[in-house]
Amino acid sequence: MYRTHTCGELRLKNISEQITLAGWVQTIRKFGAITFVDLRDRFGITQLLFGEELTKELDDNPLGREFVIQATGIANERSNKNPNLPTGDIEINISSFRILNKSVVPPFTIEDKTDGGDDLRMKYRFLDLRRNAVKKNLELRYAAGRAARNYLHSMGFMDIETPFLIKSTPEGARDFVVPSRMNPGQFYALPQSPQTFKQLLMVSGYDRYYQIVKCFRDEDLRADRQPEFTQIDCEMAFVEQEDILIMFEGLIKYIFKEVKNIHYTDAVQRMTWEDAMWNYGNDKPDIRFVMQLLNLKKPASVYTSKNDQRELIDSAGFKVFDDAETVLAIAVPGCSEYSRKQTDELTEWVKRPQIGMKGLAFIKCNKDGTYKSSIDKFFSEEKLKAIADAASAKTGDLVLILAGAEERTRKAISELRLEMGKILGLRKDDEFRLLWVLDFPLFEYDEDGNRWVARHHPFTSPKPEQIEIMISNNPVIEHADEYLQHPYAGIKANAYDMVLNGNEIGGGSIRIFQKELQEKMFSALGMDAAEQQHKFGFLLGAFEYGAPPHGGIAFGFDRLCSILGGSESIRDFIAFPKNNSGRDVMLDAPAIIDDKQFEELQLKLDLKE
RNA sequence: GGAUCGGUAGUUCAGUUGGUUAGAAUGCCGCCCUGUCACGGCGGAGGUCGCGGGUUCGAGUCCCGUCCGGUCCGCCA
Repeated sequence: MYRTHTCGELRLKNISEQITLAGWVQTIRKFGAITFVDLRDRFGITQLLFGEELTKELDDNPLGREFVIQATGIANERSNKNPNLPTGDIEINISSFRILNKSVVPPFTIEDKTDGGDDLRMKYRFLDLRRNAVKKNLELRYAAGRAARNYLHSMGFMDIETPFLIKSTPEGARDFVVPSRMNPGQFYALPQSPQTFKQLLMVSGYDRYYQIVKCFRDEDLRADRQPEFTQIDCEMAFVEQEDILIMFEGLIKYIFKEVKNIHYTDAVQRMTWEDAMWNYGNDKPDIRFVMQLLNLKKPASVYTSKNDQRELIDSAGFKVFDDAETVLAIAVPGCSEYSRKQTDELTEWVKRPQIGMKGLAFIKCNKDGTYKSSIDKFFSEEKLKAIADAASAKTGDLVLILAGAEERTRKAISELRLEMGKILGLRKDDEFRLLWVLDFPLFEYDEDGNRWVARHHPFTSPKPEQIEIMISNNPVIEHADEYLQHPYAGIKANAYDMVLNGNEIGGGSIRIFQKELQEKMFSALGMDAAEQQHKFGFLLGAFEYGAPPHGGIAFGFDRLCSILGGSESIRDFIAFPKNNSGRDVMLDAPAIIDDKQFEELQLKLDLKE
């Protein structure tokens, strides 16, 4: 028997018991005749006391950091207790010990605040995982996964595995491909999501399916994006959008409760995509703070129902605003006393290539009731006041204004809003605000191909009342510059995203379940009948055999965990993550394969330039 | 595909206008220490300044290229 207890469980009640522990040497503190060793395992740290004789024995048998040892002795109450340690009231007075395995000196310290950099930590991930900070993240992930399973099980969902070796259907993201030895020259693809399988399961009658499942996308990475990632993937039959929203805000609330002990009792706020874009410049607004956008010019796009404030800036003779497609403002609370240096810094910030604006205009709503701005030359104080009022600015606020091409400006002001929220401390890690974004456009215009692409995916159904628009209109775009006038541009999807603190954590839709509508959708995306049959014949075929109405959702599990853990990066919530070039630096993967493997696959490597 | 920041001791970093022997902290090694838990004290070892080329009397420092890593844009149905 290697141990009687773990290193995390001993308390005062265990005093005088004979104990055997096994674990890793965290630290060694020698005091001449006695030695303290902190012994660590997954469950905690327990202090071992080596008396005079055993300390002498250490001279012949020295211990080092990360040695694996086994030690036996009596649990004693400490004379000096350590209140920072759950086991801090006791120590084990060792009578014997055994080195089970030595360790070379680790390249970084195995402590909460390690001295190791990210690169090194990833290379020695097996050591990094010993650190409490990383362990806590994985424990959070396990708790979240467990909560998801418990909730979904209690709601009658069934976990069904779907295959990883499937067929490539290059719609949307790039597929990872796997050569087939038994079918030379042919390739499997790894699933970007189990989308079609879960729909087929609905056709098969396995109503209420879920899976916590790996998905694979061969696209460029970010701090919050990995080539293989995990989804909580769900699908239900005989549901409308409302059923899904209720079911899955329940899931997230349950995870909050189980993982963070947060009782999210408020109803989850809902917002149309158009309102999100109009008021926040973004389809995943962070609603922990307001700071909504003021549109000073009516944009030439899809926000058809919206009014603008053009009269406020028209005929001022300010060329920058006059020439701009879009002029957008936000009122930043309490910043009217920003210095020249501070406004200059903000200007530099919006000029960075990632933001890409040419400049930044501002209006200071001074505490004495006056208005001072960077565009005084063109605007009277009354005009400035009118703009500030329209932006809901109060005395003491700072109005920031960006002007330029619509998409870029909208994106820039949205980023600026988030940045100001961060600077003002309005984006607190421990505050969680959920939001449903609804009524996305069904189609997006693809400039390169002059065609429609599915904004969500091609299995998403249009709003029922708009199906007719889709059926009765030709998808062909005659005039590229007038695509917004095409009937398809106005079709809304039966789709929904769940947003948490400005992050998309999940998205889904009510699916198409009629063969004819699905075919119409495929052809709207530019697939002819033969291509439809080749790529999705199995699905169209299945729809002929009694497909029920159905819909579902998928949550990005890694990202959800990182937000719950208050981290920007998902890598520390994945046991063995890849770097932003898609490499596993520990394995040094991907790598070239043997000649023998090429031979078996009947493939020859011939890299292009 | 593009932009940008970084690479100096085992590790995290500093290194002035280009100028003598490249520093600190931590880790490591040795000695001392019976109540520490970020133990303490004394001493010591430890460097191809990512790699290649160039400018210069002289390069960690300037220039070009390249590799590696971080962040972002494009991309991510």
